[in-house]
Amino acid sequence: MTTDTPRKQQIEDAASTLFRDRGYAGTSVRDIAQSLDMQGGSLYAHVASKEDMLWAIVIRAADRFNAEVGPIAQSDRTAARKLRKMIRAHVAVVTSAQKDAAVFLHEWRFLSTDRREQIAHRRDRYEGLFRDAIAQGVKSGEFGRMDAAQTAMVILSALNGIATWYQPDGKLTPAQIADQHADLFIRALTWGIPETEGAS
Amino acid sequence: MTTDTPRKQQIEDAASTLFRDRGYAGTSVRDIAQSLDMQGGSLYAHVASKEDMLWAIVIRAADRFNAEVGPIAQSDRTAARKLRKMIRAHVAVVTSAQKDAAVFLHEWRFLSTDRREQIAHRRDRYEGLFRDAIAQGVKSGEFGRMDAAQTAMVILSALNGIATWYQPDGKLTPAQIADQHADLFIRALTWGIPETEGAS
DNA sequence: TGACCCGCCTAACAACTGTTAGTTAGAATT
DNA sequence: AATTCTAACTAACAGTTGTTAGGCGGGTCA
Repeated sequence: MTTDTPRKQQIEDAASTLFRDRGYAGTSVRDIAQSLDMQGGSLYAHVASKEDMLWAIVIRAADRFNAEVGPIAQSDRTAARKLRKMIRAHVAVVTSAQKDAAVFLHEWRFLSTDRREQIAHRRDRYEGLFRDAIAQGVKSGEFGRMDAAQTAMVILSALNGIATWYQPDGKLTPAQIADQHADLFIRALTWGIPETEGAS
Repeated sequence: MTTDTPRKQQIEDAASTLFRDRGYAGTSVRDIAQSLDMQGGSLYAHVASKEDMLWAIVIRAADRFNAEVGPIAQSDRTAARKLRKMIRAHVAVVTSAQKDAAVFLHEWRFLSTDRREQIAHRRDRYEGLFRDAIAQGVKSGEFGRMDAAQTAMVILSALNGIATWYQPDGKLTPAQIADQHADLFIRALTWGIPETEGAS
C-alpha cells in the first residue's frame, strides 16, 4: 500500500475536469483515459471503478471545505467577523479547487445510495456551521431576527453559484469576489442594527 | 400540424422528471418510455430525437421566466419595488415549474452547440433585466454604490438554488420563500440609505 | 542471470445506447 | 364496407458502455 501514487492523482484530476465539463454520466471511462493518452482498460490498474473516481473527487472536495471553514466556525469571534471569514474561506475553496468543487456540488447524485447518504450527512453538518454562526449573531443581537437555517441556505446557494461562473482569468480575484459577497450578506443581516463591526 | 397533441406534452413532462432526477445523460430514451408504459421506439412517433425533448423543456422554462419577469422589469416602479416583484416572480416560476426550471438550469449544456448558444444569449438578456433594475436603483440613490452585474449574479444564484432544495410539501410556501429572499437582498442593497420603501 | 513487479496494452464480454423500419390492432372517416 | 389515420408494437442496426483477463516490455533487486 503506497501512499497515493501520483498517477492515481493524475487520473482523478483528469476525471474531475471531464466530470465538470460533461457530467459524470456524460463522461466515459475511455474519455478519461484518452485525455491521459492511455487506453480505457488501463485505468483499472489504478482505480477500481468509475464511481470510485467520483467518490475520491467528492471526498477530496468535502474535506477541503471542512478543513478551511471548520476551524473558523469553532473559533471565538463575533458572529459578523466569523461569518465574514467563513465566507472568505468557502469562496477560496470554490475558486482554488474549482473543478473538484463543481463536481462535488453537481455530480454527487450519481454516487451509490450509501455514499450519497454519507455526503448528504456531511453536507448537512457543514451547513450547520453557517446556521450556528448566524444563530449566534441573532442571539447576541448583532444580527436582526431571522430564520438561521433559511438564511444559511441563501448564502451557500449564492457562494456555490460562484463555481458555475467563476473564471480564473476574469477581472475579479477570488478575494474580491469573497469580500463582495461578505459585504452584501453582512449588510443584510445587520440591517437596522446600530453598527459595531469594524472590517473583519 | 396539430397544435401540441397532449401526448407530446405527457412525454415531455415524463422526460422533465427523469432529466431532473438522473440528468440528461443519465436518462435513456427507454427509461422515459417505461415511465409512460410504452416501448422505447414508440416515442419516436411523437418526438424526433432525445435532444429535442430537452430542447422543448428548456425553451418552455425560458419562456416562463421571460413571461413572468419581463413585464415587471419594463414597468414603471421604484427600483426597490420593481426588484422585489421580480424576485417574487422568479421564485414563483422556480417553484411552480420546478422540474422544468431545474432541467433548464442544469442540463442545458447537453444541447447542441447552436442551441446552447441560443439559450446562453437568452439567459444573458434575462440577467440583464436584473442588472438594469439594480443599476436603476444605484442611479436614483435608492441603493448604495455597487457592481450591478455582480450583484445580479449573486441574487440569481441564490434564487436558482431554490430549485435544488425546494419541496412543495415543505413548511415554507413559495410566497414566504420569495419574501424572505426579497427582504434579505433589498436590505443589503439599501444599507445605509435613509428609508423610503413601504412594503412592496 | 533470473525472478519479480510496475505500468500499460489488446481483445473481448454482456449489456445498453439512440434511432429506424416495418407491422398491427383499432377508431374515425368516407 | 373500404379506406385512412392513430398510436403503439417488435426487431434490429451499429456503436458505446463499464469492466475483466491475459500478455508484454522494461526496470529493480536477489
